[in-house]
Amino acid sequence: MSMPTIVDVANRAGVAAITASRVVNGSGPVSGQVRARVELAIAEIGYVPNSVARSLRSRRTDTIALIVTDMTNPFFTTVARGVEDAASDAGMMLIICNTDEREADEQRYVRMLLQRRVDGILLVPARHGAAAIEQCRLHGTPVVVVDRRLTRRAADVVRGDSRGGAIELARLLVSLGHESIAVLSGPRAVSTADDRVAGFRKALVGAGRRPPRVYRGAFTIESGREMARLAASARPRPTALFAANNFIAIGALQALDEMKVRVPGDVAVVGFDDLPPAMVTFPFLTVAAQPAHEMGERSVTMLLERLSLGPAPGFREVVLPTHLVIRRSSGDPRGVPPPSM
Amino acid sequence: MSMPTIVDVANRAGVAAITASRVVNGSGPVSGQVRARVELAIAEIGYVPNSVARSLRSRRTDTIALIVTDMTNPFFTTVARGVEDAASDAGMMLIICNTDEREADEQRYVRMLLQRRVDGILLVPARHGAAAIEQCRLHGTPVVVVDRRLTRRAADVVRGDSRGGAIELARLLVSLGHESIAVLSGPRAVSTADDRVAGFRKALVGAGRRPPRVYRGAFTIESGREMARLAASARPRPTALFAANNFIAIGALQALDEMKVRVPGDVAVVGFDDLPPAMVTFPFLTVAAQPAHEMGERSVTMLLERLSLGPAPGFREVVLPTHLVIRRSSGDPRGVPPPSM
DNA sequence: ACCCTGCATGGTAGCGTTACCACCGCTCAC
DNA sequence: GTGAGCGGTGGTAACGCTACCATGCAGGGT
Repeated sequence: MSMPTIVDVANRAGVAAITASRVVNGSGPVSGQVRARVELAIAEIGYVPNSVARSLRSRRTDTIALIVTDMTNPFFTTVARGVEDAASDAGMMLIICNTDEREADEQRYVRMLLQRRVDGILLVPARHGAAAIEQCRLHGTPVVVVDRRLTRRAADVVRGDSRGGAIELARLLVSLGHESIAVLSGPRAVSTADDRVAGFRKALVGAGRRPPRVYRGAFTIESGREMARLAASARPRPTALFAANNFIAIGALQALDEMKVRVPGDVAVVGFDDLPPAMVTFPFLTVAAQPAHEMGERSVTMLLERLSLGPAPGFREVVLPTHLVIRRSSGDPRGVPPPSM
Repeated sequence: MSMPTIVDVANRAGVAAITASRVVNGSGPVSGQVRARVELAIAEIGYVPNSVARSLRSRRTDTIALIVTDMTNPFFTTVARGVEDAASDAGMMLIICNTDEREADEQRYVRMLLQRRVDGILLVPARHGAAAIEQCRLHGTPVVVVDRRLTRRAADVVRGDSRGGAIELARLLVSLGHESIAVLSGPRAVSTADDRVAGFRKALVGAGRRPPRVYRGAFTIESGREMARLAASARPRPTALFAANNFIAIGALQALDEMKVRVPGDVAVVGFDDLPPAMVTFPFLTVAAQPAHEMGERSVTMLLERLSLGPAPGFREVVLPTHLVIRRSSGDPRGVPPPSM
């Protein structure tokens, strides 16, 4: 009555367990006759292979994990969707974990995942991720860091071109004639925040403009509101704002609305990371959009390569280009030269 | 050099494997002295328990799965987040699968999950889900159906009160004086679509209004656009639209905008399922919001109860109330009596 | 003295699968 | 004719862990 095993299948088909195993997995030569008998037996007793036992023996779980800071952030949702699509194509299942930017949770999850012997881990590190990556290294489990850069080259990385996207946005604002610009940025020591600020400043200064005033906060709506309130209260008021991610942009727009500051009439706003069309009623915000779905897919590709390559000679880094999406929040683009280069 | 096992720990601590196991799992009485020796040994050799072997022996994987139609839909994202939070609290990990509303993928995923011996499955069925649920029943793996009702009582269910929410929206529109109303609905045979249409119609008719014109489509933006175009072209044009989910509402608003039909000036619009505040720049749409995060948490609770209860006497159903969020899209609420009741 | 209970510990036997090696018989090259 | 090669099959031994049962010994009730 209890769950049938491969031995039950083998007995019923009159063959050895290993032969039945070969039929189930297509892992060896089996004659057509025997194959048919085994398949019949499988159907008759309703055999469902036990991956747990298989994994114990074969040392592969065909499972990968994705650790993100918050899966309700639409950017990470889309990354996760790309990961799931690619994993599914490769016959792998996906475990998802949320750290809420807490390193303690990050390490707790890594520990659990290593116990489960996942084949590999995709990590969006809460901060530098060093401890988590080191745990995985000790254990021999490959890691691909997603979305964020590492200070030390300790793992493969797949991320967007934060610097390049920020440069494009800066050039757009310059071409629109803005002189006084503020940046609403994310936490220090998170590479995406740092790179966006650095690229933006460099492009402004390179175009002969004054460096921007930079506000530092978190990648949250609330922080976006606060920074926007500060920026919009400064005198003289900046004529343009650059929000370093989607949540900051949303918070900024909300705060400006409450302050009766019109966008783009009084202040132009540009952001980083698009909101998926499925989630926004009226596209409004000009952004440097990252290819989130592709980022997920590429992360899996890289992880799978690492799995077949073995511990490997040096780490690789893939940087995906952003692309500029010009909408109304940046102001009227009539007569504006194409921003790319 | 290869990965240390519990036997290595036991040898180093001078105890039997089973004793070391008891220390690791806190699963039996162990003296303070022995515990200390074992813990020291664990730290010294860097032992990481192997959950795969543990699962093979104990027949529990401490893993559950969530099968959704699309994790990029913000409603399901939020449900998933609730699931992950509750699972994490219970020490369980979460596998996520996307079916894109395809039953074939649903069954494929269920098969893979049963092979992996997940402890339980949370299923948002693509349609009626009968085949998937039957597979799980045969295998003895508990299932909780999330968000959608079943025609046959074949599993536990956690869902929102689609009917009640639709009734509230209908009463709101009636109280605002609307006479001619159209419904932009989802696919037939999906309970959420059916219940919303039925509840809405019943409430309208009960208030002495004409029954609404009902358009049937899919739960997608594109379908929302098409249905809205049709509805807004009808003569006389309805004065209010009810969109049966968030994507339909977004599509409808986009189409109306393109047709230069003003909302709420020319047409009032109400929807089902809120967009998380994190994803919308300016809250605009009046909706019956479902407690998506709580729905995820309750699903896990119910699954865990089912796990401890065993195969169980009859199935349970939890219906979570919606709540009305009145914003600008439904028109000026001044002088409008409170919509509840 | 006796047994009973309860704590602390250990031995053994799997859980269900596949890696590894072995074997048989057949064909084919030389 | 002999040996190499290969398709087809099986036996055995793990993989790392814990369920189950057994053991030894202390304390306390009768």
